[in-house]
Amino acid sequence: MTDTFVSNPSFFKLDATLKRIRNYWQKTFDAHKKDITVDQWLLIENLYKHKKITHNELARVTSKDITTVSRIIELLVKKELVIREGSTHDRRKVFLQLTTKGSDKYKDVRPLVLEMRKTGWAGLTENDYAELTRILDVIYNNIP
Amino acid sequence: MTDTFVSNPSFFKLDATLKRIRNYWQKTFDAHKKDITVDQWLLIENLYKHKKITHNELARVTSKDITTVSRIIELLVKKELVIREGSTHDRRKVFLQLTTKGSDKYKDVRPLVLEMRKTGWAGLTENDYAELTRILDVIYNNIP
DNA sequence: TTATTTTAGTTGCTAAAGCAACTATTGCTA
DNA sequence: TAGCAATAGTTGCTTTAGCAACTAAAATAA
Repeated sequence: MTDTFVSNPSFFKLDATLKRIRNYWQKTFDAHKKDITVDQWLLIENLYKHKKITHNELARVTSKDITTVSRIIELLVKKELVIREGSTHDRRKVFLQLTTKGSDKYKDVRPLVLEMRKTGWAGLTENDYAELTRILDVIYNNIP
Repeated sequence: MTDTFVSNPSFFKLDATLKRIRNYWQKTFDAHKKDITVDQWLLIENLYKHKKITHNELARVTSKDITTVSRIIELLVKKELVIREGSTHDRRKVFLQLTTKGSDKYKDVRPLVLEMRKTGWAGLTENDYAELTRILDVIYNNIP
């Protein structure tokens, strides 16, 4: 691998792309008055998928810090989209679940998300997707 | 493009990879007591490259919000790594430059950064790099 | 020239990231 | 069983992201 290669700012490009996507998603949510942030959406999506899950597990599946999850959940509870329910077997644990309002929010926002994903991937093939996935996985696993 | 494809959480993978890289960089900076954050490094790198540049231009080349740049620069000025110098021709503009201490910081940290880039790219080829760049560029330009 | 618009930058606000320190449990071990 | 370690979660703190509102200066239009 050449020096030029190593000095290329790939990290920067990842960051720029992600910020652009994030910005687009947020602006779309706002334009449609979904009253939700991108990361709040990510948690809702995973709560819908996993039904009942603890802060810790939610942090793991979303690649978020548990403190961050704790605070986002706090906001979602205030919005009445999520309920916390203490475990009886292990009183340290708190199970999280979408409320009916939370499930409705998921179903309401999901079509927008699918549209935006389609937009982002326009002009790319399934092979491109596989390549991106492969490369990112290698990088991810290279990090100690 | 299939539905399965569109519903794949590519955004999430980008985010997870970037967070992992960022985390690794920060921990490495901390372990070597560089007293700097990843984004502060990014600004220093660009100030070294561009010599003399305004907040606005720096925001553009780093894909950062100008308010974010303004605040990071504030921290760098406090650390005496950067000086602000008002333009005489256009008194709205403020030129930014690394101090000697700032240049020294750049030279001090740069080898670490090169090492980390090498680590991240281990096992990948120049073609992989080109592919990643191509795909990210397409996505970037797909976003309205 | 005066009035309006555009540009450069800062400040206030909310949200998210992540470390450190803390409480409260539970599990382990001597 | 008592003591200690590990686990789950929250709170405090600093940093970054980005929108809105603001000041100040420059550019453009009337």
